Amino acid sequence: MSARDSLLDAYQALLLDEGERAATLDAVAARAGVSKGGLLYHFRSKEALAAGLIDRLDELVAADRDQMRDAPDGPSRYYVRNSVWSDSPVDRTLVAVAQLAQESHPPAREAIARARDRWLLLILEEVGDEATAHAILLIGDGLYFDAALTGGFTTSVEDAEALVGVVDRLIASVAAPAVDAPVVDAPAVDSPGP
Amino acid sequence: MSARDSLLDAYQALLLDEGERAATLDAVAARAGVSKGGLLYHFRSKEALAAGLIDRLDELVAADRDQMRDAPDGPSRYYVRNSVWSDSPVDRTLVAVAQLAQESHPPAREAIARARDRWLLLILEEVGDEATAHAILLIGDGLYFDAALTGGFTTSVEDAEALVGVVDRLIASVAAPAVDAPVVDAPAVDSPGP
DNA sequence: TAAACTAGACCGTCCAGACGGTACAGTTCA
DNA sequence: TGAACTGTACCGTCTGGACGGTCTAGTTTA
Repeated sequence: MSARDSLLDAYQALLLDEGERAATLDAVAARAGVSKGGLLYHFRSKEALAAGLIDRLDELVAADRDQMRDAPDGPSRYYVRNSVWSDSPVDRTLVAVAQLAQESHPPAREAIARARDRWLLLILEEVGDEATAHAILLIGDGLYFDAALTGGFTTSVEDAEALVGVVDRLIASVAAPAVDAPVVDAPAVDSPGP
Repeated sequence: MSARDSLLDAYQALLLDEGERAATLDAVAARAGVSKGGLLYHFRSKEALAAGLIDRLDELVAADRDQMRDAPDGPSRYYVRNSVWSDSPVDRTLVAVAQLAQESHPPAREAIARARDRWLLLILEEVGDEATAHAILLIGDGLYFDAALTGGFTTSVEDAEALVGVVDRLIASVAAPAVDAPVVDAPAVDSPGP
């Protein structure tokens, strides 16, 4: 792996494990097994390091968005299932950038906002109702919040599937709002990808 | 107001407005209109300042829990409505402590976990279904996440009411689930001890 | 051999916390 | 009653350490 990538990984890991304050240049360099001078060769400043991480997030989110769009059981279910902490590259980078955003870092905040906008759009396309789409987006946000606070793994895979079930009911109730309204068939749910 | 309280207010405000890093002892003292020595008279260390804020959170959450329990339209609706940013004392303290929790601050993390446990219990009592209760809790988490990242006011009061509507549908669909699954009685959940 | 990369000493700044004061409102007691 | 004393509340300065960033001297690779 390139030194640049290991530096980004190290920065990310420090943000996740110990927070923004602990992610000093010295600590990042040490964790990446590089000298401080080496770090500063690749990233001229701490700000450049942050920008590098944000670029990585944009790339990962763009790729994920394509997957989400083409998900067999629809974007919403894909989104909720993938918002639980699974230590995937997107997860790690997203939560790391969220840590940055907490410290009033405008570019980080904008990157998170961009990602959320993309997700919301796809969810809204699927469910057709704004409030419902918002609620689903918030469930995902909540899962990320959890991961950011606790370091992840608060919500198990089974919990995730139960949540997907709740989303099913939520989507069904858009079409059939009243309690005693005719029940619409729940959409066929294929088993998700690997 | 006591100097102690203004110091806690100042600390909180700095955490909210500029993040943990900006909340230095000097900055807190200056914002409270007190000298650094004065601050350290009331709080012997930065850690003691954090502990003071966490105590405040515990008190505010305990009071809010009582209100939530007695809410006319039920705990869940109360919870979602009050999770949108309204700049209330609980909101401010909760999000401030969440900022602290991001920096791997165990007592802050525990305080947030305590609050969430209390809320989840009340919601579960009302809706009777674990996954549904979890989803409602996460919607609230998502709203706080939003507030923590953006500084609040992303979600309007009308949005909040729309979300309450979604929660209505969610709760209704527990009693009358989609498809033809057998309806299981919601487990009777006794109110817990103090 | 030139460019890409690494190393680590060094500098100025900022921060948490320690410390030695000041002011003043009681309380004690001669 | 008034001088001595005590406790609370606050102030301003100082220091040691950590941090971001610079600089220069070296090493590897193409």
